[in-house]
Amino acid sequence: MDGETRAEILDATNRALCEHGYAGLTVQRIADESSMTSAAIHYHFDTKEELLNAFLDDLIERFESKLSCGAADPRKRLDTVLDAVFSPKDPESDGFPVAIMELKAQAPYHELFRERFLDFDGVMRGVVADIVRDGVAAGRFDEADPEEVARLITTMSNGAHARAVALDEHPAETRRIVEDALELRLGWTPGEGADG
Amino acid sequence: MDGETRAEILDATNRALCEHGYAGLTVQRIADESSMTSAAIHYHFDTKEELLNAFLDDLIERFESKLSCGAADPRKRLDTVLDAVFSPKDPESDGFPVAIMELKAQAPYHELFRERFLDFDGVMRGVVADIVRDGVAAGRFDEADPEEVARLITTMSNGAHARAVALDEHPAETRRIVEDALELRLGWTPGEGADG
DNA sequence: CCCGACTTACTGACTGGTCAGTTAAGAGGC
DNA sequence: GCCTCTTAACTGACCAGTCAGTAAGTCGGG
Repeated sequence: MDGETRAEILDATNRALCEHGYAGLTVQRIADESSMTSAAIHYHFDTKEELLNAFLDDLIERFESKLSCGAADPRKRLDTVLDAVFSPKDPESDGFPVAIMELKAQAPYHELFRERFLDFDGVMRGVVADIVRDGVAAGRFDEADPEEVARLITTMSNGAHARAVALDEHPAETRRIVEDALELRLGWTPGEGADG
Repeated sequence: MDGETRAEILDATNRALCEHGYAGLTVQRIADESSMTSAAIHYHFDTKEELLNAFLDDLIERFESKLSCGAADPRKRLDTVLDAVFSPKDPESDGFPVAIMELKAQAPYHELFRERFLDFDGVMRGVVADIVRDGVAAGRFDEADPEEVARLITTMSNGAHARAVALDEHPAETRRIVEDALELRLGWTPGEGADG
């Protein structure tokens, strides 16, 4: 299959999922969001489930790539993670919290989904814990348990996404609370990483 | 309608929702979990939507009642909230995180659901903020912004439920992190409220 | 004390519509 | 002429909701 065609179907899936939710997601509606018919989509993906697996893979992969930046400074690296997680509604990944929540709610009935979310959670917690460990070792952060800080950030991220979907609340509301908590633990003040 | 019949239908809805998810929830499956036929359920509730609204009302009402205890001690009151939110799998309300997540994921497409979740979030944040305010005023807690503490706890609660569903993680994992954060802010050590 | 009228709670059979997935018949580039 | 891709038309399964009919109970009148 053409990479462009694949991207178009996955993109149409994202729009259809955000607009109608998982329960209202049909192959016809994905087709409506693309330039193809539902039969064309079945030509490229044998089953709806196969398409959804590919979609979740793509979604997580794109998100993981946003967690890292080239910088060495732990504060800048932590800032990059917070940007990715509590990102303002950027035009490229708009609807990300909705799409991911719709799929998360299916995890109990979809072993493959659950595995991917578990894997991704491990990656994200690892990234944060590494940053904290490096920052503490370099004397840039106060002493703190890296695993515990990672768990705080990821759980707050999960909460922010749930709130964005269920309460239509902007994730930045949560970012402020997380930054305050990090300041208490790491002596880290928001924005300081970028300025000096 | 008989209160007992209503309770049976709502209970069957809970089981069917947890077992099949929102997307797989059909009136037939609710009927299968009860002692009635699907036509009998339509006799009591005109539409599936009406039944789901009643179910969510009941779910939230039962949860709100668990947030308060008779005690006056702020530490005991905060402990009660944490018990309700990060409750171990008790036989009575088992599947609560799953049921509530399935419905939360529908909030963007269901204005009535969204309104109820917003209302409930306000109640919960109010309960926590009141406890913190009282505790600070009584000198039992260190100085802290009640609204910010309330937002931390509710967002961590949202995150814990999302993780329980998507990662099959026990909410108690999150409780530990929340208690550590509260200790930092309020000088509150877990269990101290119960002992003296 | 019993009878007919009415109500409540329910059933099994059904309907119109929608779903995922299939199939056969091409269109258009190489 | 073949291969990739797309289409319209279709199938069988399943959905929410309807409907006619039934069984059990309530209640006022004689």
